[in-house]
Amino acid sequence: MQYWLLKSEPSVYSIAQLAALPGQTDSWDGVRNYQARNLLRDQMRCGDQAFFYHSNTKIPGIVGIVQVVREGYPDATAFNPQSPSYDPKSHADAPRWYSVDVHLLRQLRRTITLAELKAHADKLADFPLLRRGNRLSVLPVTAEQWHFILALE
DNA sequence: GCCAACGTTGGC
DNA sequence: GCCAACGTTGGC
Repeated sequence: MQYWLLKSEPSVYSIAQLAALPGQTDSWDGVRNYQARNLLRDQMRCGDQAFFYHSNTKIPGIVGIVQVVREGYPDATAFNPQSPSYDPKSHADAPRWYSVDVHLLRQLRRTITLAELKAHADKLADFPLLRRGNRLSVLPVTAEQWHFILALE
């Protein structure tokens, strides 16, 4: 099993929205970066777990844990002209963008903030989220990083 | 709102 | 294929 971190701006899609769904399961869609797309399409497996990270908000940080319940499939929002993520260059017979489905395992008892993660830069030296200029919205997390971060909770 | 960092686009 | 211009991300 592998571990990941999934970023979302809470003003666009928050963990509360996922938690409010009947099955607490939803598609993770709208990713429009090729490197992140490749991870969604090729690397993420059913059973993998991921941190749900709130970005571009007052207190950015990790707010919950989700599990992959459906592996990469074409992102339907790319085909939908009504969607803000619509991409006319993505076609059903040659999809450009991919989604996975995630199920909420639990919300954290408190947010593990970005500031707090940075304070542990010694332990998290290779954590991609802390790398300069990082903008990827899907990031791999090592088992060691995963357990260290969860222990902060 | 600012701005650094980075990805994408498109002319050549 | 190069690279300048532009758009986006995302912390602060």
